[in-house]
Amino acid sequence: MDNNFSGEDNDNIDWDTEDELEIQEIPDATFSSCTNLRNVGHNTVSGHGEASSSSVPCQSKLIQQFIVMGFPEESIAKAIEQNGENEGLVLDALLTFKQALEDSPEEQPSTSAQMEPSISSDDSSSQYNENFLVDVYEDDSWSSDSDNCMNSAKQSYLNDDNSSLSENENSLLFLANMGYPAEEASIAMERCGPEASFSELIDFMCAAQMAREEDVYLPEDEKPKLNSGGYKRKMYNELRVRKKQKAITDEEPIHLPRPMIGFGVPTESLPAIVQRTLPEQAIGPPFFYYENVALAPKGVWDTMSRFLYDIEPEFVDSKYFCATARKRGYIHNLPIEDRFPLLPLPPRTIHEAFPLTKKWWPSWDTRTKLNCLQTSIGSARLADRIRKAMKAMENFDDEPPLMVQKYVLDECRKWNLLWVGRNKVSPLETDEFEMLMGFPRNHTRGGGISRTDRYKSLGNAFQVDTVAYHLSVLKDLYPNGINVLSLFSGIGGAEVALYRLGIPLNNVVSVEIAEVNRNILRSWWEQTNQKGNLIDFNDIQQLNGDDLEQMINSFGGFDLVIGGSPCNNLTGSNRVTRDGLEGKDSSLFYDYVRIVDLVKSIMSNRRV
DNA sequence: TGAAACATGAGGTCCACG
DNA sequence: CGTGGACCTCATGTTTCA
Repeated sequence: MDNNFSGEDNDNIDWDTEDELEIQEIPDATFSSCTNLRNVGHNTVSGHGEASSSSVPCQSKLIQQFIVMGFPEESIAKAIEQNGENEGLVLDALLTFKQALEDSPEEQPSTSAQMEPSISSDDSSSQYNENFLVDVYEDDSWSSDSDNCMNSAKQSYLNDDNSSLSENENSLLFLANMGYPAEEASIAMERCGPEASFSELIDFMCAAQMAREEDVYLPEDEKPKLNSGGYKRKMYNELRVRKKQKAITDEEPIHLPRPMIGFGVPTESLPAIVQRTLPEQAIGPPFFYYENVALAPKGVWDTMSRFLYDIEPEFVDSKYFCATARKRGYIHNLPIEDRFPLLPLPPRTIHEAFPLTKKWWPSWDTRTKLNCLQTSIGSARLADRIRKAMKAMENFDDEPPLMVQKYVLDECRKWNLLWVGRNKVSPLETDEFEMLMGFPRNHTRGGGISRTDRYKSLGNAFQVDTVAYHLSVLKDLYPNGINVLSLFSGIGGAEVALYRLGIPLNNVVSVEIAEVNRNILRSWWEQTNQKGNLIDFNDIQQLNGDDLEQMINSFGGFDLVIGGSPCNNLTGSNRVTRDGLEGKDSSLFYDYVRIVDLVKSIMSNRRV
């Protein structure tokens, strides 16, 4: 063990000496942009006299700053060599070097261990009724095959040049590809007219088909049929993309509003839009409510709006509802008059939410709200680096140097760290996530879910107070309760919001791919003694018109279709597969559209 | 082997400034 | 009106650990 460390030390020493020489030989041009550094340097070491000397070269000044802070000169040289003149990076590197040295077996950092114990390892207290574990969930390992199939289908379609075909021929071709007899398709086109939309044609054929063979439902078989269903669906989607894109080319792109309050929030006395006119196609039933990240790549919200009946998205930052920011866009056809917030109002600042942190909060950390809660948290090692940086700066009169302040504050913002002790920051605990997101305490706890998965599920959830505010208009409309189709349910943000609003949940059909999340929702459903029925599906891609029709027939239709599709190919946090709406997961948006379309058409056919 | 911990950066928006 | 910097983000892939 010790040999390894000593080996590394030797390496360090060698590099340091070389680096030192190199640094001294670096021409001034390398550090030509000195003005910024000079300003910072002046502020930083003003109490020590040296900074006023304008003859000191830039890099030396930078080194001097760090020497004043107590870092060894060799390490400073190495850090500058590796990171250039960026002070933040240099400081981070220095702290990392220091930590690497101190992590040797002799000295175990004692404080870093304090983060764990607050989570009790005793999860056995919860006694869950396992009756709900009906074996309806199947192994979904085949789904990647399905994806591949759809992707290649899409690719081949995109590669094909269908521009020579007329609109009618195109429609006919793809209706045929979707499995409709050419004869029926052509009749539908004749009857509905040349301007008929694709969904209208399908509606017509569905109605005709239902009229003919009311009692015949195709048996639900396994993989092959599902795969071909995905194939057809994708074709359908692609065609719609083309049709819709053609129609709208010169419209204004969607901009994010400032302040991000949508059509109004309860807590700000800011001008709110109190009325809006929905496009006729958009008007329910059913009501629908769609959510995703506001800061998606360019054009994504334009596309989503086009697919959801050209409704203008409502962009809202949850910082107007609670102590954490969450910038999201919502496309919905709900009324926007007479909304009301959930009571009690949640804490709206960090200090209100975490009173104990006030004592340790430095005056120069000016945060009053947390940033967006993500699916993972800052590391213990980072918290340790910050503690050491702060401790090292204690000899400064009142506040650490601006450079250190900036480093610490940047990391605190990035990882949503709280001050929980002297010089001590900590990431949020899981129950704090729950509280900030508006869920009951222990909502995600127990039942076999890991801590990592709890953070992930909570990071992907609705902010309940925000969504509840938008849904509050349903309370007067459905005094006897509602039927909800909840897509991408996650841990049940929509259900919790409706429940907390006091809207009875008669029938909830929940579609959620992750078993841990389905279990969480099922547990909540049982623990809150819901009177209604909770039916769950695991894969939205398997949910077809027959399923929906059966459910609609059995309880009379859905009042609300609600859900937020995966954002992981849209969010800026993703540096690997930020592929936009065509990304592997985020393309499930089109399934949301498909389901809304289907519910809409099935329900309108029933009314006729 | 699975869970936990860790390291990793681009893309967009906003705003001050020249 | 362009530019540069500050700021923010429902994450992913790899390594470490138990």
